[in-house]
Amino acid sequence: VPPSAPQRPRTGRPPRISRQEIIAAARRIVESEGVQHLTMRRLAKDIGSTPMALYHHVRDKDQLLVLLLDDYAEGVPRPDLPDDPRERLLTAAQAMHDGLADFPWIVEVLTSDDLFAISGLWYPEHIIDGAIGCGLTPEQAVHTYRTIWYYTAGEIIIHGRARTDRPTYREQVFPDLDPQTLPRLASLGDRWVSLTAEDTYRQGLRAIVNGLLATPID
Amino acid sequence: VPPSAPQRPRTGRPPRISRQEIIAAARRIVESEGVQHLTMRRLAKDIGSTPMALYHHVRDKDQLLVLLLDDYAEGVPRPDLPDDPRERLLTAAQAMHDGLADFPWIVEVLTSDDLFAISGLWYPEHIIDGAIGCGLTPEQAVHTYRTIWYYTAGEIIIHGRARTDRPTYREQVFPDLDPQTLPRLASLGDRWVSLTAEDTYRQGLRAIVNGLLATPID
DNA sequence: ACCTGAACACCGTTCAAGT
DNA sequence: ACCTGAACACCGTTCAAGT
Repeated sequence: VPPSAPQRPRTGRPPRISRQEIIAAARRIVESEGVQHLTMRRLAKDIGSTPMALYHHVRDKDQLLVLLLDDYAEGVPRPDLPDDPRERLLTAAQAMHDGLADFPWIVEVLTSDDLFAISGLWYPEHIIDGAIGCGLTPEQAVHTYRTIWYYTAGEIIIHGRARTDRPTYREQVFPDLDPQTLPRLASLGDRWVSLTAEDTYRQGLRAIVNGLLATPID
Repeated sequence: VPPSAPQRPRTGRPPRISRQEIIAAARRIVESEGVQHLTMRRLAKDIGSTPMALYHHVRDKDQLLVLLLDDYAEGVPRPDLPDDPRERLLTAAQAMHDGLADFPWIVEVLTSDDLFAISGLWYPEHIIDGAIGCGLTPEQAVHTYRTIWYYTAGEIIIHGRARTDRPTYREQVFPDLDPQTLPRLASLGDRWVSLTAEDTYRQGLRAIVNGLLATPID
């Protein structure tokens, strides 16, 4: 909708809350307390309104999440991409990862349903373009992108959600595994926890892309 | 707890429901209607009891999910693994994937918190063992396993949740993307949907493992 | 020891009514 | 056109009481 669209005369009560205000409040909740605290009722309370008033500005909670996604996607940095297609692919994938890693809840929303933001398509576009530049067919490039996306989404969901506050079940279990049935894991013992806490996304990405370009998926 | 543990004399009311019965009912709900329908109240109704009776047999809903996870992990097939370490790695990873792919809700639970089943550690054990057999250090092998796990979890969460029933937002959006800003995606058009519906796990796994063994993660 | 019922503090959403 | 209030059909969990 262009901002200069002809203002056809509105009748009735003037709006007290706006879609923009709703999204801004939703962002505040999600960033300070996590997506699980974002509820229609809580949101209404925060903007001094009622749950049902929200339904005049958004269809339902799912649409609110899509709008929130779009709001984020516009703010994610899009780095200058190098000319070399392989480096272009890697740079775009890393940027996609970094842009999402700060907000793990986005990936939850992204995977939890058929929700995605059109402005986020910049990343697959350039990853696929880079792969084609490396000699892959468009079909192979799509499969390559998907493999990278699975890896990226999995990394963010699993690694991004690792707790740092309280002791984990893993930390209790790993030091005393049975060396008979699980010799490799048992010998790693408590090193498991620190090893798996390391950020290996970048290295993993390079290794994966090496493999995908050497033996493309048909 | 060994089944022949000395039966210390119990006093009071005999139990009407058992943990086993609870888990069996939970399985039935999850398999027929999905994990989102598994609630304490619904579960109680299914076994002809009350929500609060459940809390005498499990600590809370999270523990119920862990118990359910363990129940599944015991039933997942563990194939005979080949001698060749690389093939062993691939076979174990594929089995891990296939065992989980039938039950995408498991991955949700697995990633949603610090929940995992000890009996599921058979898979990482053999993936790491295969990687070490290919010449990687234990540390490199752990990172390789984690990369494979990210890929696998991402694939199951995203691909396993793809709807087949109703038309998706993607299907509406992709046919009319702007060729100026997104030339690669626009030229793919409606082929995107069918391409991304393909099951490429096996091929992706082989390509990834090729890359990870050629350039290990330190 | 085990189970029940009522209660608390929540959800998303519909519907009818008010301004 | 926009907002409100009451209601519906749910959640997980605590607490006090019953058998």
